[in-house]
Amino acid sequence: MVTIADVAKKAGVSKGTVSSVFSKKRPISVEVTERVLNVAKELNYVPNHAARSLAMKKNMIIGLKMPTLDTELSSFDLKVINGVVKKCTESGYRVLLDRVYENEESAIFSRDPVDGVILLNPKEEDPRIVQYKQLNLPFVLIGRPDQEDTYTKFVDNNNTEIVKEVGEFLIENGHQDILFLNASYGMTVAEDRMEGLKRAYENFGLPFKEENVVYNNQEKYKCASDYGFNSLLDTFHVKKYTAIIADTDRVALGVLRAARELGINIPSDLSLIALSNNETLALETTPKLTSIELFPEKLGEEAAEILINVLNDQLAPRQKIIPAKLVIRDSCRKPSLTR
Amino acid sequence: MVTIADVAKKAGVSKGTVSSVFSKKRPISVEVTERVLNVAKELNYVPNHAARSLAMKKNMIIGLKMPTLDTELSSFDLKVINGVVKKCTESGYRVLLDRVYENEESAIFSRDPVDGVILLNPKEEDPRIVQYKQLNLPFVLIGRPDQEDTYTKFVDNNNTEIVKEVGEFLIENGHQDILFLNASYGMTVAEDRMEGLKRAYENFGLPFKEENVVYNNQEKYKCASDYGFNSLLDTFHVKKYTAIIADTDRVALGVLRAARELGINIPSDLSLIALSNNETLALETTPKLTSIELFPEKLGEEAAEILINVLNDQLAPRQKIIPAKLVIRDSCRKPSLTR
DNA sequence: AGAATTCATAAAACCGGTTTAATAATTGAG
DNA sequence: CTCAATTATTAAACCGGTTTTATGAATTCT
Repeated sequence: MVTIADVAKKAGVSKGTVSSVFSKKRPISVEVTERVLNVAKELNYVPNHAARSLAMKKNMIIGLKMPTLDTELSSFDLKVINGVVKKCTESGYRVLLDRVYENEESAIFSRDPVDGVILLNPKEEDPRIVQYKQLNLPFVLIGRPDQEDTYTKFVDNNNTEIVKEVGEFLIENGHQDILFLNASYGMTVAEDRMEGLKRAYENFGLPFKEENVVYNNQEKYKCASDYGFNSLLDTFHVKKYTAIIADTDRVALGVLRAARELGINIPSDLSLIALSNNETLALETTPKLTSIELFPEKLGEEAAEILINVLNDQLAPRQKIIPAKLVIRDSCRKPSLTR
Repeated sequence: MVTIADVAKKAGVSKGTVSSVFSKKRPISVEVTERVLNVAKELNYVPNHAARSLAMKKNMIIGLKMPTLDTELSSFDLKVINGVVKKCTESGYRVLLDRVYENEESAIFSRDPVDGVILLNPKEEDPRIVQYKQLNLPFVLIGRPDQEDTYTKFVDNNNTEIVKEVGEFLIENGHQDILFLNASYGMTVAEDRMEGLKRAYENFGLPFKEENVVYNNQEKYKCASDYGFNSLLDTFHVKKYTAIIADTDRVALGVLRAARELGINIPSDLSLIALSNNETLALETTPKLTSIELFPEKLGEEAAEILINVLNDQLAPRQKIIPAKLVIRDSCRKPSLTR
């Protein structure tokens, strides 16, 4: 491996001079600069990252902590990654992807070679958050922190508001028996969304029934589609819902599949709305899915931007809410037909 | 920041001793070990990654070079990532995710803090390969290298064989006018697959028509589905194909959409096979897609395993071929109906 | 018992950069 | 023309670990 000392020697200057030529942090005469650059090129010199990190106390890497290895990454996660990588690349940062097993002893053999961290899928009282606070490592959440935590910076969708909007949309169109296929129990996002639906009912002075909210069980259903499929199959003979809100498009696909099997027509017999994490999929189904567009890429970008600002001692907001968007397509009974 | 010197001082021992306590590379008495560990815990000491990397000349990080930032990551890519991360985590390595702009000056400001690299989506005469060879950095390809390159290690699907199998399957079922919606022109995978279809025709003594192979144009079609959709729409009035091989499930979804619009029945009027990159999707369509399962996660795992073996000076095969699998579902005319 | 060996630990050198303090060369002001 | 101020460069210190070499104490061998 060719080092800065090799370059310095061959160019007849000191290490410090070579360093300055590359970093441009102090003026070096044109002739010396040129000589050094030529030698460096000739020797195929590339600075050693570890040495530089050590000296500068900066890694120029940010960590992206994904959900556990047990569950598969969703296309929502994928787009978040996309956004993070994009923003980081622009700012000269690299991304270290990490996935942790759920019940892993958070055995830290060495501090991650990162300057800051972006955390996905926070749980209530997430132990990782405690850890990073203790380590004094800057971090940003995607999702929201615990209610009483007023310190942690985060980026999130307006989950409560958007589900409230969905609920009101359905209620306005004559639905009252709405089945909500929610995310897994205990996730902050599931709580927030449930709260949104509740508010929609309250806003119309209607009673909200908690038993109409179901939570995903990742152990029971190996893929999201089955969650939708089985949920409709199981409840169909017990109670007739007129509308279903599905946690993801995949779940909605499962509902569609079950509906076909049961001879239920969507949208005339049953309305369906997906909290989309994969917008393009909603266009491929028959009928096309009315859905909520979530902008996961934007989530990733904003989280990265906040973190990078923090790392550079620049001002950054404590939170950023990305508004979701209700896109009406063909899987809900049209208002015009109901009046 | 707490350093190893702080721990050493407080515990009344030397830096080297503390180092040995953690690395266990030389024997330390029980009492000293205990004292050091207690102090370390008390001070909240975590070793500095950069310093360790510098001293050991090992980063314990491998780089994953993704396709350009311009195009979106596919779920195929996602699963590859999954596989790589999984295997690396098991072996104590971390993954640095990198995406490069297509026409970027490969400006290397500093050597990546990685011990080796996994390269995705190689092109013919890929400049990145030249670069890594020159840098003398171990790397493994996912996809195949140029034909004359007998040095580069790689992991790949049996693209030629599997498309040959698909072609023969269709021909046996009475199809001769087969439209192949291939990947982008210039990718090794597109070449290999085309070759496979050609061999299928040759094997049956039938003439193979190159004009029946179409290549994706990422600039023209913003999403893969449109590639399938427009291709069927455009060719339908010109030439009647009896079967279509689609590059991905998304492309197949587009074909299905176009077929519905044109009133073409699948499979009775037109057979459809997808080279799947997202197996679960094939089950959600009506009819369920006959498809090729590709095991991208396995691809990632194997690539990581080879690379890690190389990094540890262990034997590793130069290539590993992951056989794909033809899964027959409902989107092809059944043999029984054709005879 | 005295020399040889083993063992636990300390001290110092090293990894490859950056940065600070010191020095030599150049310019400017009086 | 001299002395101070500025500029370009070097030498040395430093970042926080690991590893090699040295050292003193304990153990084993004749």
